[in-house]
Amino acid sequence: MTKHLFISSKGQLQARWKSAFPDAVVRAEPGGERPDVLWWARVPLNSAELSSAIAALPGVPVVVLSPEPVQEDAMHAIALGARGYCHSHATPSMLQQVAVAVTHGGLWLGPELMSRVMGAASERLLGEQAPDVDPGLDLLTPRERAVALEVARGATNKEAARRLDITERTVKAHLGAAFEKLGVRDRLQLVLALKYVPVDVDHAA
Amino acid sequence: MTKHLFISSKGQLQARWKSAFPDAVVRAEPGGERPDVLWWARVPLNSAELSSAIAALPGVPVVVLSPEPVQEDAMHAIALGARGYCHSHATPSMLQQVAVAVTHGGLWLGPELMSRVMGAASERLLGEQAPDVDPGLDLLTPRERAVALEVARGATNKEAARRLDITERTVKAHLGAAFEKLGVRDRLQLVLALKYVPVDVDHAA
DNA sequence: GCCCACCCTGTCCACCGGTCCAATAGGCTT
DNA sequence: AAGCCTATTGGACCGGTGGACAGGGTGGGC
Repeated sequence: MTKHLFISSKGQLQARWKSAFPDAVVRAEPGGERPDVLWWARVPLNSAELSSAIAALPGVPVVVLSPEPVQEDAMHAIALGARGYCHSHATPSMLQQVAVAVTHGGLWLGPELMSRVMGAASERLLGEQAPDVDPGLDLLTPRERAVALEVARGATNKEAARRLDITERTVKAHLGAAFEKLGVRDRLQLVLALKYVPVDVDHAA
Repeated sequence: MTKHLFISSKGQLQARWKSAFPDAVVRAEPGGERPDVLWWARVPLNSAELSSAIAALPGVPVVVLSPEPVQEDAMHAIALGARGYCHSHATPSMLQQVAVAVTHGGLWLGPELMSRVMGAASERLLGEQAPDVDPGLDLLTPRERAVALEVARGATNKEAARRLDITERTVKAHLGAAFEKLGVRDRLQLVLALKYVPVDVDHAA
Protein backbone atom coordinates (compact mmCIF):
# COMPACT_ATOMS: atom_id res chain seq x y z
CA MET A 1 0.00 0.00 0.00
CA THR A 2 1.37 3.31 -0.98
CA LYS A 3 1.46 5.81 1.81
CA HIS A 4 0.65 9.38 0.86
CA LEU A 5 1.49 12.26 3.14
CA PHE A 6 0.15 15.70 2.45
CA ILE A 7 1.76 18.72 4.05
CA SER A 8 -0.83 21.41 4.10
CA SER A 9 -0.61 24.83 5.72
CA LYS A 10 -3.35 24.27 8.20
CA GLY A 11 -3.43 20.55 8.14
CA GLN A 12 -6.58 20.65 6.09
CA LEU A 13 -7.30 17.84 3.72
CA GLN A 14 -8.73 18.65 0.35
CA ALA A 15 -11.65 16.45 -0.56
CA ARG A 16 -9.98 15.66 -3.84
CA TRP A 17 -6.90 14.32 -2.13
CA LYS A 18 -8.96 12.09 0.07
CA SER A 19 -10.85 10.98 -2.95
CA ALA A 20 -7.66 10.13 -4.80
CA PHE A 21 -6.00 8.45 -1.84
CA PRO A 22 -8.52 7.35 0.79
CA ASP A 23 -5.79 6.51 3.25
CA ALA A 24 -3.89 9.74 2.80
CA VAL A 25 -2.46 11.40 5.87
CA VAL A 26 -2.33 15.14 6.28
CA ARG A 27 -0.10 17.14 8.54
CA ALA A 28 0.90 20.74 8.92
CA GLU A 29 4.56 19.79 9.34
CA PRO A 30 6.57 17.03 7.72
CA GLY A 31 7.80 14.26 9.95
CA GLY A 32 6.56 11.02 11.36
CA GLU A 33 6.51 7.80 9.41
CA ARG A 34 8.25 7.75 6.08
CA PRO A 35 5.70 8.11 3.28
CA ASP A 36 5.98 6.77 -0.25
CA VAL A 37 5.00 10.08 -1.73
CA LEU A 38 5.18 13.47 -0.08
CA TRP A 39 2.72 16.05 -1.34
CA TRP A 40 3.81 19.55 -0.49
CA ALA A 41 0.84 21.88 -0.38
CA ARG A 42 2.03 24.60 1.95
CA VAL A 43 1.43 28.06 0.65
CA PRO A 44 3.15 30.19 -0.05
CA LEU A 45 5.99 28.04 -1.26
CA ASN A 46 8.99 28.37 0.98
CA SER A 47 12.20 27.19 -0.62
CA ALA A 48 14.01 26.54 2.60
CA GLU A 49 11.23 24.47 4.07
CA LEU A 50 10.70 22.50 0.91
CA SER A 51 14.39 21.91 0.50
CA SER A 52 14.85 20.56 3.99
CA ALA A 53 11.77 18.41 3.67
CA ILE A 54 13.16 16.86 0.51
CA ALA A 55 16.55 16.39 2.08
CA ALA A 56 14.99 14.74 5.10
CA LEU A 57 13.41 12.05 3.00
CA PRO A 58 15.95 10.86 0.49
CA GLY A 59 14.40 8.58 -2.07
CA VAL A 60 10.91 9.79 -1.41
CA PRO A 61 9.41 11.60 -4.38
CA VAL A 62 8.05 15.00 -3.46
CA VAL A 63 5.28 16.61 -5.44
CA VAL A 64 4.50 20.26 -4.94
CA LEU A 65 0.88 21.28 -5.12
CA SER A 66 -0.09 24.84 -5.82
CA PRO A 67 -3.50 26.46 -5.87
CA GLU A 68 -2.20 28.72 -8.61
CA PRO A 69 0.59 27.12 -10.56
CA VAL A 70 3.30 29.59 -11.36
CA GLN A 71 6.20 28.78 -13.55
CA GLU A 72 8.76 30.33 -11.27
CA ASP A 73 7.51 28.24 -8.40
CA ALA A 74 7.59 25.14 -10.48
CA MET A 75 11.15 25.76 -11.55
CA HIS A 76 12.23 26.44 -8.04
CA ALA A 77 10.55 23.34 -6.78
CA ILE A 78 12.12 21.16 -9.43
CA ALA A 79 15.48 22.77 -8.93
CA LEU A 80 15.21 21.93 -5.25
CA GLY A 81 14.58 18.34 -6.05
CA ALA A 82 10.83 18.04 -6.23
CA ARG A 83 9.65 15.37 -8.62
CA GLY A 84 6.42 16.94 -9.63
CA TYR A 85 4.45 20.13 -9.60
CA CYS A 86 0.76 20.41 -10.20
CA HIS A 87 -2.43 22.15 -9.35
CA SER A 88 -3.68 21.42 -5.85
CA HIS A 89 -7.16 21.16 -7.23
CA ALA A 90 -6.20 18.63 -9.83
CA THR A 91 -8.70 15.85 -10.25
CA PRO A 92 -8.27 12.71 -8.17
CA SER A 93 -7.46 10.69 -11.22
CA MET A 94 -4.83 13.21 -12.16
CA LEU A 95 -3.29 13.01 -8.72
CA GLN A 96 -3.24 9.25 -8.90
CA GLN A 97 -1.55 9.48 -12.25
CA VAL A 98 1.05 11.85 -10.92
CA ALA A 99 1.63 9.51 -8.01
CA VAL A 100 2.21 6.58 -10.30
CA ALA A 101 4.60 8.54 -12.47
CA VAL A 102 6.75 9.83 -9.63
CA THR A 103 6.83 6.61 -7.65
CA HIS A 104 8.18 4.92 -10.74
CA GLY A 105 11.03 7.28 -11.17
CA GLY A 106 9.26 9.77 -13.36
CA LEU A 107 9.15 13.51 -13.26
CA TRP A 108 5.73 15.03 -13.56
CA LEU A 109 5.25 18.55 -14.76
CA GLY A 110 2.35 18.63 -17.11
CA PRO A 111 2.75 18.91 -20.84
CA GLU A 112 3.30 22.63 -21.25
CA LEU A 113 5.71 23.16 -18.46
CA MET A 114 7.44 19.96 -19.42
CA SER A 115 8.08 21.19 -22.91
CA ARG A 116 9.32 24.49 -21.58
CA VAL A 117 11.70 22.87 -19.21
CA MET A 118 12.90 20.58 -21.90
CA GLY A 119 13.32 23.40 -24.31
CA ALA A 120 15.29 25.46 -21.88
CA ALA A 121 17.41 22.56 -20.81
CA SER A 122 18.27 21.45 -24.30
CA GLU A 123 18.99 24.98 -25.40
CA ARG A 124 21.45 25.29 -22.59
CA LEU A 125 22.94 21.85 -22.70
CA LEU A 126 23.19 21.64 -26.43
CA GLY A 127 24.87 25.00 -26.43
CA GLU A 128 23.37 26.81 -29.30
CA GLN A 129 21.83 30.11 -29.84
CA ALA A 130 18.31 30.97 -30.68
CA PRO A 131 17.95 32.15 -34.24
CA ASP A 132 17.11 35.81 -34.57
CA VAL A 133 14.38 35.21 -37.05
CA ASP A 134 11.41 33.03 -36.66
CA PRO A 135 12.63 29.63 -37.61
CA GLY A 136 9.29 29.03 -39.21
CA LEU A 137 9.02 32.02 -41.47
CA ASP A 138 11.76 31.03 -43.84
CA LEU A 139 10.04 27.74 -44.43
CA LEU A 140 7.26 29.65 -46.09
CA THR A 141 7.03 31.07 -49.57
CA PRO A 142 6.80 34.88 -49.80
CA ARG A 143 3.07 34.78 -50.24
CA GLU A 144 2.51 32.33 -47.44
CA ARG A 145 4.66 34.49 -45.24
CA ALA A 146 2.68 37.59 -46.10
CA VAL A 147 -0.57 35.88 -45.28
CA ALA A 148 0.86 34.43 -42.10
CA LEU A 149 1.97 37.86 -40.97
CA GLU A 150 -1.42 39.34 -41.65
CA VAL A 151 -3.04 36.61 -39.66
CA ALA A 152 -0.46 37.04 -36.94
CA ARG A 153 -1.67 40.58 -36.56
CA GLY A 154 -5.11 39.34 -35.84
CA ALA A 155 -6.62 39.74 -39.26
CA THR A 156 -9.43 37.50 -40.45
CA ASN A 157 -9.11 35.74 -43.78
CA LYS A 158 -11.32 38.34 -45.35
CA GLU A 159 -9.25 41.21 -44.01
CA ALA A 160 -6.01 39.60 -45.07
CA ALA A 161 -7.49 39.07 -48.52
CA ARG A 162 -8.40 42.72 -48.81
CA ARG A 163 -5.00 43.89 -47.66
CA LEU A 164 -3.16 41.59 -50.00
CA ASP A 165 -5.66 42.16 -52.76
CA ILE A 166 -6.42 38.53 -53.39
CA THR A 167 -9.53 36.47 -52.74
CA GLU A 168 -10.33 35.00 -49.41
CA ARG A 169 -9.99 31.60 -50.99
CA THR A 170 -6.38 32.25 -51.84
CA VAL A 171 -5.70 33.40 -48.33
CA LYS A 172 -7.03 30.09 -47.11
CA ALA A 173 -4.84 28.23 -49.53
CA HIS A 174 -1.67 29.95 -48.42
CA LEU A 175 -2.70 29.66 -44.84
CA GLY A 176 -3.38 25.97 -45.16
CA ALA A 177 0.04 25.49 -46.68
CA ALA A 178 1.60 27.43 -43.83
CA PHE A 179 -0.22 25.32 -41.28
CA GLU A 180 1.15 22.20 -42.79
CA LYS A 181 4.70 23.45 -43.11
CA LEU A 182 4.76 24.65 -39.54
CA GLY A 183 2.95 21.67 -38.19
CA VAL A 184 0.13 23.57 -36.56
CA ARG A 185 -3.58 23.11 -36.80
CA ASP A 186 -4.96 26.62 -36.80
CA ARG A 187 -4.16 30.31 -37.00
CA LEU A 188 -3.75 30.73 -33.30
CA GLN A 189 -1.11 28.07 -33.04
CA LEU A 190 0.55 29.55 -36.08
CA VAL A 191 0.87 32.83 -34.24
CA LEU A 192 2.28 31.07 -31.22
CA ALA A 193 4.72 29.25 -33.45
CA LEU A 194 5.92 32.43 -35.09
CA LYS A 195 6.40 34.21 -31.83
CA TYR A 196 8.47 31.28 -30.76
CA VAL A 197 8.31 33.05 -27.60
CA PRO A 198 7.77 31.69 -24.29
CA VAL A 199 4.49 30.30 -24.52
CA ASP A 200 3.56 31.75 -21.34
CA VAL A 201 2.32 30.58 -18.28
CA ASP A 202 2.31 27.11 -17.26
CA HIS A 203 0.29 25.06 -15.14
CA ALA A 204 0.53 21.50 -14.54
CA ALA A 205 -3.08 20.68 -14.13
CA MET B 1 -3.85 -4.08 -21.86
CA THR B 2 -1.12 -1.72 -22.74
CA LYS B 3 0.17 -2.02 -26.27
CA HIS B 4 3.88 -1.61 -26.69
CA LEU B 5 5.39 -0.98 -30.08
CA PHE B 6 9.12 -1.15 -30.58
CA ILE B 7 10.70 0.46 -33.61
CA SER B 8 13.93 -1.29 -34.20
CA SER B 9 16.34 -0.84 -37.09
CA LYS B 10 15.99 -4.33 -38.40
CA GLY B 11 12.77 -5.26 -36.76
CA GLN B 12 14.61 -7.42 -34.29
CA LEU B 13 13.14 -7.88 -30.89
CA GLN B 14 15.41 -7.84 -27.92
CA ALA B 15 14.75 -10.69 -25.54
CA ARG B 16 14.56 -8.21 -22.68
CA TRP B 17 11.77 -6.30 -24.30
CA LYS B 18 9.80 -9.45 -24.86
CA SER B 19 10.45 -10.35 -21.30
CA ALA B 20 9.21 -7.02 -20.04
CA PHE B 21 6.21 -6.91 -22.35
CA PRO B 22 5.25 -10.37 -23.63
CA ASP B 23 2.80 -8.94 -26.11
CA ALA B 24 5.11 -6.30 -27.48
CA VAL B 25 5.11 -5.69 -31.22
CA VAL B 26 8.23 -4.87 -33.16
CA ARG B 27 8.49 -3.17 -36.50
CA ALA B 28 11.16 -1.53 -38.56
CA GLU B 29 8.92 1.41 -39.36
CA PRO B 30 6.33 3.14 -37.22
CA GLY B 31 2.73 2.86 -38.29
CA GLY B 32 -0.11 0.47 -37.96
CA GLU B 33 -2.29 0.37 -34.91
CA ARG B 34 -1.86 3.13 -32.39
CA PRO B 35 0.25 1.85 -29.49
CA ASP B 36 0.11 3.03 -25.90
CA VAL B 37 3.83 3.41 -25.73
CA LEU B 38 6.24 3.75 -28.62
CA TRP B 39 9.77 2.57 -27.98
CA TRP B 40 12.20 4.08 -30.42
CA ALA B 41 15.23 1.88 -30.80
CA ARG B 42 16.48 2.81 -34.25
CA VAL B 43 20.15 3.52 -34.37
CA PRO B 44 21.68 5.81 -35.02
CA LEU B 45 19.19 8.32 -33.71
CA ASN B 46 17.71 10.37 -36.53
CA SER B 47 16.07 13.57 -35.35
CA ALA B 48 13.81 13.96 -38.34
CA GLU B 49 12.53 10.42 -38.16
CA LEU B 50 11.99 10.58 -34.45
CA SER B 51 10.32 13.92 -34.68
CA SER B 52 7.84 12.83 -37.31
CA ALA B 53 7.15 9.63 -35.46
CA ILE B 54 6.31 11.62 -32.36
CA ALA B 55 4.21 14.05 -34.32
CA ALA B 56 2.35 11.21 -35.97
CA LEU B 57 1.19 9.87 -32.64
CA PRO B 58 0.05 12.79 -30.53
CA GLY B 59 -0.62 11.71 -27.01
CA VAL B 60 1.43 8.58 -27.27
CA PRO B 61 4.50 8.69 -25.07
CA VAL B 62 7.67 7.92 -26.93
CA VAL B 63 10.68 6.47 -25.18
CA VAL B 64 14.03 6.41 -26.92
CA LEU B 65 16.22 3.42 -26.33
CA SER B 66 19.91 3.62 -26.95
CA PRO B 67 22.55 0.93 -26.83
CA GLU B 68 24.95 3.60 -25.66
CA PRO B 69 23.20 6.33 -23.78
CA VAL B 70 24.65 9.71 -24.58
CA GLN B 71 23.48 12.80 -22.81
CA GLU B 72 23.43 14.86 -25.96
CA ASP B 73 21.21 12.30 -27.64
CA ALA B 74 18.96 12.27 -24.65
CA MET B 75 18.64 16.02 -24.74
CA HIS B 76 17.87 15.96 -28.41
CA ALA B 77 15.29 13.29 -27.94
CA ILE B 78 13.59 15.09 -25.12
CA ALA B 79 13.71 18.36 -26.97
CA LEU B 80 11.92 16.66 -29.84
CA GLY B 81 9.19 15.52 -27.55
CA ALA B 82 10.30 12.11 -26.38
CA ARG B 83 9.09 11.25 -22.91
CA GLY B 84 11.90 9.05 -21.90
CA TYR B 85 15.41 7.95 -22.74
CA CYS B 86 17.10 4.88 -21.45
CA HIS B 87 19.47 2.09 -22.18
CA SER B 88 18.16 -0.42 -24.69
CA HIS B 89 19.57 -3.17 -22.55
CA ALA B 90 17.82 -2.00 -19.43
CA THR B 91 16.35 -4.74 -17.32
CA PRO B 92 12.77 -5.79 -17.95
CA SER B 93 11.66 -4.43 -14.61
CA MET B 94 13.30 -1.15 -15.42
CA LEU B 95 11.50 -1.00 -18.74
CA GLN B 96 8.22 -1.74 -17.06
CA GLN B 97 8.88 1.03 -14.59
CA VAL B 98 9.66 3.46 -17.36
CA ALA B 99 6.50 2.41 -19.13
CA VAL B 100 4.43 3.09 -16.06
CA ALA B 101 5.99 6.49 -15.55
CA VAL B 102 5.54 7.70 -19.11
CA THR B 103 2.05 6.32 -19.59
CA HIS B 104 1.04 8.30 -16.56
CA GLY B 105 2.29 11.55 -17.85
CA GLY B 106 5.77 11.32 -16.46
CA LEU B 107 9.13 12.00 -17.97
CA TRP B 108 11.76 9.37 -17.47
CA LEU B 109 15.41 10.18 -17.74
CA GLY B 110 17.25 8.38 -15.05
CA PRO B 111 18.70 10.07 -11.99
CA GLU B 112 21.88 11.59 -13.38
CA LEU B 113 20.44 12.99 -16.50
CA MET B 114 17.40 14.14 -14.62
CA SER B 115 19.35 16.26 -12.22
CA ARG B 116 21.40 17.64 -15.02
CA VAL B 117 18.37 18.61 -17.01
CA MET B 118 16.76 20.17 -14.03
CA GLY B 119 19.81 22.14 -13.20
CA ALA B 120 20.16 23.49 -16.69
CA ALA B 121 16.51 24.26 -17.04
CA SER B 122 16.22 26.11 -13.79
CA GLU B 123 19.37 28.07 -14.44
CA ARG B 124 17.99 29.22 -17.68
CA LEU B 125 14.38 29.75 -16.77
CA LEU B 126 15.02 31.34 -13.44
CA GLY B 127 17.72 33.52 -14.87
CA GLU B 128 15.77 36.20 -16.59
CA GLN B 129 12.22 35.81 -15.66
CA ALA B 130 10.31 38.85 -16.66
CA PRO B 131 8.17 39.41 -13.62
CA ASP B 132 5.95 41.64 -15.67
CA VAL B 133 2.44 40.45 -15.71
CA ASP B 134 0.06 41.07 -18.50
CA PRO B 135 -1.78 44.23 -17.59
CA GLY B 136 -4.88 42.75 -19.06
CA LEU B 137 -4.96 39.64 -16.99
CA ASP B 138 -5.87 41.35 -13.77
CA LEU B 139 -8.96 42.74 -15.35
CA LEU B 140 -10.28 39.24 -15.57
CA THR B 141 -11.86 37.09 -12.92
CA PRO B 142 -9.87 33.99 -11.93
CA ARG B 143 -11.98 31.79 -14.12
CA GLU B 144 -11.83 34.07 -17.09
CA ARG B 145 -8.11 34.30 -16.63
CA ALA B 146 -7.74 30.56 -16.54
CA VAL B 147 -9.73 30.16 -19.72
CA ALA B 148 -7.84 32.98 -21.39
CA LEU B 149 -4.53 31.38 -20.55
CA GLU B 150 -5.63 28.06 -21.92
CA VAL B 151 -6.67 29.70 -25.13
CA ALA B 152 -3.47 31.72 -25.21
CA ARG B 153 -1.63 28.43 -25.26
CA GLY B 154 -3.40 27.46 -28.41
CA ALA B 155 -6.10 25.30 -26.91
CA THR B 156 -9.48 24.97 -28.58
CA ASN B 157 -12.61 25.63 -26.55
CA LYS B 158 -13.13 21.93 -26.21
CA GLU B 159 -9.60 21.34 -24.98
CA ALA B 160 -9.81 24.19 -22.52
CA ALA B 161 -13.06 22.77 -21.25
CA ARG B 162 -11.51 19.38 -20.70
CA ARG B 163 -8.50 20.80 -18.92
CA LEU B 164 -10.56 23.00 -16.64
CA ASP B 165 -13.17 20.34 -16.17
CA ILE B 166 -16.10 22.47 -17.28
CA THR B 167 -18.29 22.38 -20.37
CA GLU B 168 -17.34 23.95 -23.63
CA ARG B 169 -20.31 26.23 -23.19
CA THR B 170 -18.85 27.67 -20.02
CA VAL B 171 -15.54 28.21 -21.71
CA LYS B 172 -17.33 30.23 -24.31
CA ALA B 173 -19.04 32.27 -21.62
CA HIS B 174 -15.80 33.14 -19.84
CA LEU B 175 -14.09 33.77 -23.10
CA GLY B 176 -16.81 36.09 -24.25
CA ALA B 177 -16.52 38.04 -21.02
CA ALA B 178 -12.77 38.25 -21.48
CA PHE B 179 -13.17 39.51 -25.03
CA GLU B 180 -15.41 42.29 -23.85
CA LYS B 181 -13.20 43.31 -20.95
CA LEU B 182 -10.12 43.40 -23.10
CA GLY B 183 -11.86 44.97 -26.01
CA VAL B 184 -10.98 42.34 -28.56
CA ARG B 185 -13.14 40.43 -30.97
CA ASP B 186 -11.69 36.96 -30.98
CA ARG B 187 -9.23 34.57 -29.37
CA LEU B 188 -6.39 35.49 -31.63
CA GLN B 189 -6.55 39.15 -30.75
CA LEU B 190 -6.87 38.16 -27.15
CA VAL B 191 -3.56 36.37 -27.39
CA LEU B 192 -2.01 39.38 -29.03
CA ALA B 193 -3.43 41.59 -26.31
CA LEU B 194 -2.03 39.42 -23.57
CA LYS B 195 1.43 39.41 -24.99
CA TYR B 196 2.70 42.87 -24.34
CA VAL B 197 1.88 44.61 -27.42
CA PRO B 198 3.05 43.43 -30.73
CA VAL B 199 5.36 45.49 -32.75
CA ASP B 200 2.96 46.05 -35.53
CA VAL B 201 4.69 44.82 -38.55
CA ASP B 202 4.83 47.15 -41.46
CA HIS B 203 1.97 47.40 -43.83
CA ALA B 204 3.00 49.39 -46.80
CA ALA B 205 1.49 47.13 -49.39
C1' DG C 1 9.49 20.95 -74.21
C1' DC C 2 8.57 19.03 -69.71
C1' DC C 3 8.43 19.12 -64.88
C1' DC C 4 7.89 21.57 -60.81
C1' DA C 5 7.19 25.13 -57.49
C1' DC C 6 4.49 28.88 -56.65
C1' DC C 7 0.42 31.72 -57.09
C1' DC C 8 -4.37 32.19 -57.79
C1' DT C 9 -9.30 30.74 -57.77
C1' DG C 10 -13.55 27.87 -57.37
C1' DT C 11 -17.17 24.72 -54.79
C1' DC C 12 -18.68 21.93 -51.06
C1' DC C 13 -18.94 20.75 -46.40
C1' DA C 14 -18.16 19.61 -41.46
C1' DC C 15 -16.77 21.84 -37.57
C1' DC C 16 -15.46 25.55 -34.66
C1' DG C 17 -16.08 30.03 -32.65
C1' DG C 18 -18.64 34.04 -31.00
C1' DT C 19 -23.08 35.90 -29.62
C1' DC C 20 -27.94 36.21 -27.97
C1' DC C 21 -31.42 34.75 -24.78
C1' DA C 22 -32.15 32.48 -20.49
C1' DA C 23 -31.58 30.00 -16.15
C1' DT C 24 -29.64 28.23 -11.46
C1' DA C 25 -26.69 28.90 -7.65
C1' DG C 26 -23.33 30.70 -4.15
C1' DG C 27 -20.96 34.62 -2.20
C1' DC C 28 -20.65 39.35 -0.97
C1' DT C 29 -22.31 44.08 -0.15
C1' DT C 30 -25.67 47.30 1.17
C1' DA D 1 -33.75 41.02 2.16
C1' DA D 2 -32.49 42.90 -2.01
C1' DG D 3 -28.91 43.64 -5.37
C1' DC D 4 -24.71 42.55 -7.71
C1' DC D 5 -20.91 39.70 -9.21
C1' DT D 6 -19.19 35.27 -10.44
C1' DA D 7 -19.53 30.65 -12.08
C1' DT D 8 -21.96 27.36 -14.45
C1' DT D 9 -24.80 25.41 -18.22
C1' DG D 10 -28.44 25.05 -21.84
C1' DG D 11 -30.20 26.04 -26.66
C1' DA D 12 -29.91 28.20 -30.89
C1' DC D 13 -27.96 30.86 -34.66
C1' DC D 14 -24.65 31.99 -38.13
C1' DG D 15 -20.43 33.51 -39.88
C1' DG D 16 -15.59 32.21 -39.87
C1' DT D 17 -12.41 28.45 -40.51
C1' DG D 18 -10.02 24.54 -42.36
C1' DG D 19 -9.91 20.55 -45.28
C1' DA D 20 -11.08 17.94 -49.59
C1' DC D 21 -11.29 18.04 -54.39
C1' DA D 22 -10.27 20.60 -58.72
C1' DG D 23 -8.56 23.21 -61.37
C1' DG D 24 -5.64 27.40 -64.46
C1' DG D 25 -1.65 30.44 -64.92
C1' DT D 26 3.41 31.70 -64.60
C1' DG D 27 8.32 31.22 -64.54
C1' DG D 28 12.63 28.65 -63.87
C1' DG D 29 15.55 24.49 -64.29
C1' DC D 30 16.88 20.23 -66.79
